[in-house]
Amino acid sequence: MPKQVNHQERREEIARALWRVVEQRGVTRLSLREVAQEAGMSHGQLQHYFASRAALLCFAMDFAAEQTADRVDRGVRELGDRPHPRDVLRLLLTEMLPLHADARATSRMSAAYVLEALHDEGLRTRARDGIAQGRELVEQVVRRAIADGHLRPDRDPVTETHLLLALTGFTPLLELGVIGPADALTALDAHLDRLFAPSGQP
Amino acid sequence: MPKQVNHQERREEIARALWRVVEQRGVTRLSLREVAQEAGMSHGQLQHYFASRAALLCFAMDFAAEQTADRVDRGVRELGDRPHPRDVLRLLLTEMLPLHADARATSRMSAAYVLEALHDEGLRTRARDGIAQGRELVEQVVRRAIADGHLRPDRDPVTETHLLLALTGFTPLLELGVIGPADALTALDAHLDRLFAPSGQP
DNA sequence: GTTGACATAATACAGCTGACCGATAAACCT
DNA sequence: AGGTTTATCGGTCAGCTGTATTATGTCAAC
Repeated sequence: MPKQVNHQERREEIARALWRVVEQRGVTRLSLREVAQEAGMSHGQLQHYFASRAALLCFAMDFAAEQTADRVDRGVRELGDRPHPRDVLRLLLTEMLPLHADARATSRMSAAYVLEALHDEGLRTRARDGIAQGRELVEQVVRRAIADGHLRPDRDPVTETHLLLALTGFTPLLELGVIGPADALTALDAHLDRLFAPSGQP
Repeated sequence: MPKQVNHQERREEIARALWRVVEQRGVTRLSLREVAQEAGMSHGQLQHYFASRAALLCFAMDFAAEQTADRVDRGVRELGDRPHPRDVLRLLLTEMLPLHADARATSRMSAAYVLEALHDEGLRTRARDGIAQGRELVEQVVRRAIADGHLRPDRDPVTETHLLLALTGFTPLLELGVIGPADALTALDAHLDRLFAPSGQP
């Protein structure tokens, strides 16, 4: 064969090409041939690395989630040893919203994936488990914040977690330009301010 | 000619069939032939009422927005003469979230539409204008609530409007079953409680 | 009863889709 | 050296897509 190639690397390269197709040309244009062209390889070569379209989609989605988690981890590390939970939550949400190129790519990918997952049992459980895991992580941060006295103890950690996750609802507003990034950040900060406000002063 | 047929009615019937396809079979299955089959008519007949796929999509989306607005109007009327703004906002959001069959159909339709609109200039401005109009309506309710003393005057109406709209972010969580309808309503009420809380008691 | 607008149907068409196959060549392992 | 594995490519296939065209049916008005 030609040079022994790193399969994982090649697959990630293809996944990135897929993201680019989804971001720049749209979900409707997502086909093996388009992805292959974007990745600069032949249709047949792509099929050598992914047996089916579904397999490619799954990998691209898992990779997107992984990359997002990495971005968050990197950001958290920059926050120092004992980061304030407010900063952690803010980071989590800003990395999930389409506020910069990387986040936008993975965000659109996720949206397309969810829409497909609604009618595919396999994708559905996969997507649900992934999001549920993220939900759990946020709830853990919230509970910890309560335990550490950063949040009023009468806050329900589950409800607060859900409200935080709901803020990803800015996504379509941002994508369509109904609101700008500054608006989203202002609103996000307002919510966090209120969440972390000491009792007696809303 | 044969029986004079009501064009508008027929088109709405087709649009409903399209919703059903999107809801039950998924966006990827959305084709003229599938819609025609779902509507119980021939492929050619459907083309008699919609010159192109794009025209059908636009109509189905406009009709969905219109139906949602109608549901909200009907609900507001049930709230009596001078409804509390909290109830109005709650109604608005519960009708936008996929909490019952009608809302779920239009919700999925909207999601698919937004995803397509990102890469089609025509659809894009159409979608943005529609959402911006809804945003304006919510802001008006918020401003009115402040003027009437239901909301603390130091609330920024724009930020509060954005935070309310962001609550549509529950949609994917509900659709995938990560959270249940009760969770969404609990969180929604918690947010409204906090929004309408008098100053000095968060 | 002929005309003509409208409703419905059937089919053709060019394009793209994903899955699949075979050929070729390069690199590895005995 | 010879056999095996891996990589890449090109092409075929049936199926579906949106669009376009044509044919047939239907009924009101003249």
